[in-house]
Amino acid sequence: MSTIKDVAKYTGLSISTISKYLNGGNVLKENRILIDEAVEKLGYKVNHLARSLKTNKTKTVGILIPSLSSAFFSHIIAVIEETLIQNGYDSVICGFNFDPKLEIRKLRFLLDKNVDGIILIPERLSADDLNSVLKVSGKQIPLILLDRYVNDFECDTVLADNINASYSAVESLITKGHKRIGIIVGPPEISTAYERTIGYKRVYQDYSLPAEEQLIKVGDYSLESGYQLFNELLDTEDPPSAVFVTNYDMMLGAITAANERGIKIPSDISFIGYDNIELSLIINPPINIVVQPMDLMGESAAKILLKRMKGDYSSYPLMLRHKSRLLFEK
Amino acid sequence: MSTIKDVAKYTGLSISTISKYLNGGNVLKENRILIDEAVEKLGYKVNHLARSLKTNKTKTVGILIPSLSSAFFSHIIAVIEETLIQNGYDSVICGFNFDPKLEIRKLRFLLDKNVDGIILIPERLSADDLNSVLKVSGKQIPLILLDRYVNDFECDTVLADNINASYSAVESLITKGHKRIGIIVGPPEISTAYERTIGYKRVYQDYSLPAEEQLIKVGDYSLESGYQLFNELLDTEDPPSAVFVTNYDMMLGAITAANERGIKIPSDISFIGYDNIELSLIINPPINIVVQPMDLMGESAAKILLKRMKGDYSSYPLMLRHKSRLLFEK
DNA sequence: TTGTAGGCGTTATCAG
DNA sequence: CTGATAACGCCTACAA
Repeated sequence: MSTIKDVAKYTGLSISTISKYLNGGNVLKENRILIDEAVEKLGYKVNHLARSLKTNKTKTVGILIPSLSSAFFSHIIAVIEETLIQNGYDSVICGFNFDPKLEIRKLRFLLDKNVDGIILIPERLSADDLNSVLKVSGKQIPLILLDRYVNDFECDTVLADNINASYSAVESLITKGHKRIGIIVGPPEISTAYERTIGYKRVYQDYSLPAEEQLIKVGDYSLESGYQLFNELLDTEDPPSAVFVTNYDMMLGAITAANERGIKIPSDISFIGYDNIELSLIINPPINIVVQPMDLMGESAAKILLKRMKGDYSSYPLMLRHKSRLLFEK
Repeated sequence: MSTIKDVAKYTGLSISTISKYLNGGNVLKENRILIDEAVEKLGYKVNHLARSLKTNKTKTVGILIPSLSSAFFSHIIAVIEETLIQNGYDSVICGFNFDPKLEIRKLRFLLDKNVDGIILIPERLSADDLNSVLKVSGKQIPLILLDRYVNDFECDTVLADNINASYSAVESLITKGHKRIGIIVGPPEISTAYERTIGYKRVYQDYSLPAEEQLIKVGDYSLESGYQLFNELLDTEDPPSAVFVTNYDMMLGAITAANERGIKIPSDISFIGYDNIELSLIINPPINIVVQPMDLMGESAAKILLKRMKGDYSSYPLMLRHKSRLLFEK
């Protein structure tokens, strides 16, 4: 492995001249081609470790998400990465598999790796957790919370308009005459789940409909829980006439359950799902879904982070709410 | 951010003593507690950049996979990470979104990051690509190919027994009396797809059955292609009586298509899918699937890598084939 | 434009 | 056991 020193030796120039040129500085044309030749010949590659040690920058951002196998997260990440790459940043992705211990560990890991910034989709992390990890790390590196907020933790945050989206979805069902609507939500500790539940309840209140606790099923955002809770909903004496499933994975489970039971959507039961990824796009007849602005969310999280990494802390903390769309068949 | 120097100053000891102690060396008890106190008080954290620069080791392995949103890959990765963590290694995951350009770029990125080893699930990379990237990087770092091999590239490789698995699956259908079996495979450039096709064709040969090209549908391992190709298979004048879908994502698409058409599995059509992840586990009646040894594959890839990173290059290159199981209803 | 020298935070050698 | 001191590879004033 050749170093900048070798290039210097090869060209007869000094290390600093090489370094300067390699970083976009001006050198004589003759030296320029000389250096190029040396780099080519020696196969010189900059040692990022050394550079980062000196500059205190890695040009790398860490992305921390609950699970690698969620289509929703994966999609958002793809968008984030694209934006970052365009700006000269690479990213390192960590999943913590819904494991709170790993969630903290991986966060530490990213800090240890000296990433220049972090985008986090939190799951169980509390404000205290975050503070302690970030404090220990010493350096104040930019952190963006994505999709979910953390209670009592002030930070740039990019979210979807969960309450409104949920409200609109449920309202549309009520408008169509449904009075008893089942909803399958995530654990209330996760802000999205909490908010989507709020939206549901608020409609019921606003329309003076009786709230029935047994119509609200709390899952864990996994496919399996969607499957099971949909069955639970339909296994009651008096099943709801419509079901609203509030994330993508649970929707897959619910649809699977429906298919198994021979229940047709939407003829046998009204149905609203979440997020237009893969399956939602090809299912026929199309299912009604709440479409989160995944692209926008990813992109603005990345952009805010880039801004912070540039040192621009104007209007901190930022709290963005991006609007979801309702994709409905008439 | 305090450094080892600060700890030295605080304790009155020298840098080297601190370093020695921090790396497991022996120091006097009194100094020991003194250092511990200083570390605690100053919130000292080792700078991995500096350490790695010096030691030439990052204790990090890179994992490069075609896509983050494939359940099969995600599952394997979880296993790999677990094994690595137990051995003091962290991992950095990169997906290249099925984009050949990104596949190379990310590989370079990992090399640039000075990972100590790499586990790669290749997609379009050729032996030449690999050689050129690895050569440029200079240092010879251990690389393990997982799930798929690269033609003409010698390297530790961990695979499933695709030919046999496919053969057995198809044979079981033939034994049950099926003569015309549709198969949905991936692109032949990917070794798993190539091999699973071989298995299929071999059965037909061995049983002296007429091979029909229109029964072999070539997709791209995506959910969408499974959906479409299943429909194509059934839209012919004389549809097959059984279908074998050779990866998880395409199976999801195929099942979706079947449900839409009101075709019941397995009463209306015999069906064999791939991999017992999520959906496969909860579908009822259960579908027949070929179960790849994901855990074993991930674990042994990690273990071989650990061995190589220790400098143990005995019996290189290793080529492991792990056996798939057939999970069948009688 | 080019070169000299110092330092980023560690580890490692070798005296003491 | 402890402490100078020299790297690791690079960047960056500052001087020439």
